[in-house]
Amino acid sequence: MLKYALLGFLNYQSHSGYDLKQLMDVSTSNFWHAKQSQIYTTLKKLELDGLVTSHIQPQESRPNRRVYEITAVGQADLREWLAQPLMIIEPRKETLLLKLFFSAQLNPQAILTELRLQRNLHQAELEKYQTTTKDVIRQFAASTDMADDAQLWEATRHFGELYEEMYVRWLDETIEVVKGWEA
Amino acid sequence: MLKYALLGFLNYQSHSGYDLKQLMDVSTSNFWHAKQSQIYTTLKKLELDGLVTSHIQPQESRPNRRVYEITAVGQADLREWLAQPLMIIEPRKETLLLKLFFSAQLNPQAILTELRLQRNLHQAELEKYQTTTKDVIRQFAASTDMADDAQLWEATRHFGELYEEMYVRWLDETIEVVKGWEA
DNA sequence: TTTTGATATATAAATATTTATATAAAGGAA
DNA sequence: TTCCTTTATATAAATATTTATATATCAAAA
Repeated sequence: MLKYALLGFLNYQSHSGYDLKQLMDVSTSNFWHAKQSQIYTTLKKLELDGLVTSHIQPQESRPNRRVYEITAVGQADLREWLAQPLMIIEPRKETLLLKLFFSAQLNPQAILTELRLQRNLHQAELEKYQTTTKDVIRQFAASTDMADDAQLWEATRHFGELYEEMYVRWLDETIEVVKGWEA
Repeated sequence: MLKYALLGFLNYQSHSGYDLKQLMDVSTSNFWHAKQSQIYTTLKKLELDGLVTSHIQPQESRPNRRVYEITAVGQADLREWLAQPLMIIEPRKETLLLKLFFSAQLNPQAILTELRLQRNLHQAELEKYQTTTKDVIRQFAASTDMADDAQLWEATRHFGELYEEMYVRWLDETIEVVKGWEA
């Protein structure tokens, strides 16, 4: 699936592997992330498959960049993927819930420590969506003529905000449940 | 991480690979799932590492079962994992958001079709949490003396319910945004 | 002056996960 | 009687992802 994230960005304009890593970190990392090594190896595979081409771009005071460009085949592949509606709910993996599910044998204090720690993390994440992330998208929207794109990016940001709101609320409720055990 | 899901179940009682697959499908699949092949290979690896042992249980009218039992080493490993608080927010992967992020070039009708399809799926999933899943946990809680365990299982179910509520609300809002483009 | 951080690419090795296939027997449905 | 479903385990092959390491340069900070 990283394949389509990379093709999606390259469909706007050409980028190096380094660019793509930065872009993902500030935009899609909310719902799709990748390590540097995976991005580089996936780009290589996409080139082998003819979905992108690359050329070396020399630089003076920096290491040379390998810049990737999407091909017509790559564009067709991306369009086909986008046009095919997703027919299933993608299964999630939530380590915290897995731990909690088996935590009854733990002492309640240990559970509370973990839940409160997570509450702080998710509260901070929520505020990030409401401030930094929101500003980044506002700036993009104002500086480009991509109004529709910006509205969809805002929709994905809003998902992050609602998700973290829900997460904090659930943590608060769950903390109360475990606190009840001490009485 | 599947390792700890398996150890967690085996810590309650011994099970075959087949049992564990069934158990996960009706309980943790909400936040942790695995294919049959991964469960069997992971059990094999856990046995090699001395965290579980296994023996063949002959059956008359069914194929023999290989039943796994957790060892003292396995219990210690599980306890240590549970006791170590999770210090990060685990990154999510949401294919629908990835598609949506790059979907501005698609025609709005195609986007709406996908969002409405997902809305139906998530609405059905929400109702499942509110009925079937809730009943399953209620029965477990009533039939066993594991009141604390059942409360934590209920907490993970409730997460699923809140999550799907949030998801449906977000889909409704996003559908309205895209509908606005047609005017 | 030495170290740190940012820019940049690349690959090896390990781990995790999915997809596909094979085998086998019982019981019920068509 | 033939087909389908459930019970049960196992492994090969492919794909996806993470962890770790190597290399190189410039600029700014300590």
